[in-house]
Amino acid sequence: MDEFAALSDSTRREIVTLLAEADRRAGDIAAQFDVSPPAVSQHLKVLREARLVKVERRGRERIYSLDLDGLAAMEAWVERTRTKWNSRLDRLADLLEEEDRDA
Amino acid sequence: MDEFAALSDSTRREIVTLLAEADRRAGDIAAQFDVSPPAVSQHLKVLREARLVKVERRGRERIYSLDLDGLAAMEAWVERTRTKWNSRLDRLADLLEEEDRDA
DNA sequence: TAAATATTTAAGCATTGACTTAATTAAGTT
DNA sequence: AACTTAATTAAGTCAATGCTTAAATATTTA
Repeated sequence: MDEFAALSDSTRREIVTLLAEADRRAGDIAAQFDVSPPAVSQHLKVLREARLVKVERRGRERIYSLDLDGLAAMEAWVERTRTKWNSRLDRLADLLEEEDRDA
Repeated sequence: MDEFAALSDSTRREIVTLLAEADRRAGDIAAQFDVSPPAVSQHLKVLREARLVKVERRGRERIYSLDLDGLAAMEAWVERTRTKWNSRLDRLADLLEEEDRDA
């Protein structure tokens, strides 16, 4: 599952939002949601694989934190899309200017 | 389906990429993919509902173009996430500075 | 070492999502 | 009016996703 698919689920987006505020233990994350701890654990796995979060073992606990790699990949796609779009608008502006001169 | 879910599918991302280059007729979009025209039409519907694309009727054709609203919504989420994260880093920097002074 | 705690993995089920072909709608064309 | 073209909607199939409970793994505490 890529970053986009990983963030298509609102629970996973909320997890990312939580981790943007502070690192948290798996159990503390799970406590924030109505679904069961295994469900949250599965969400965390998806986010890990999409490189949106990182884990660090600490004794029997696992501390989750944000990993900006996946987020950056998504941002890059949006940016590329926007750039293409903008250069289209620029070309359009050029054309209109030419027409003005010709008129 | 929200913008994130709409872009979780790679075919739909490619459609958005195509439309960033130029507006296109539904049929021309469909011709770019291996799947059937109805499949593409369904994708276009999802993108419309997520306000990632717009349609305009022209005779029996439909001209699709990019709609930046959905894209902006997604960008805003990423931005908010990043901002939270950065302010955490700032607070951390402040703490380390304080420690330096105390040391 | 046995019990408790933190978390994940396994297995199964219900729902959703992407696809197909067939049917429909709407607008040009002959 | 009948035919063709462009595109969508309908109906059904199959795989993927998200959830649940039960079982397993690993670590700390009594």
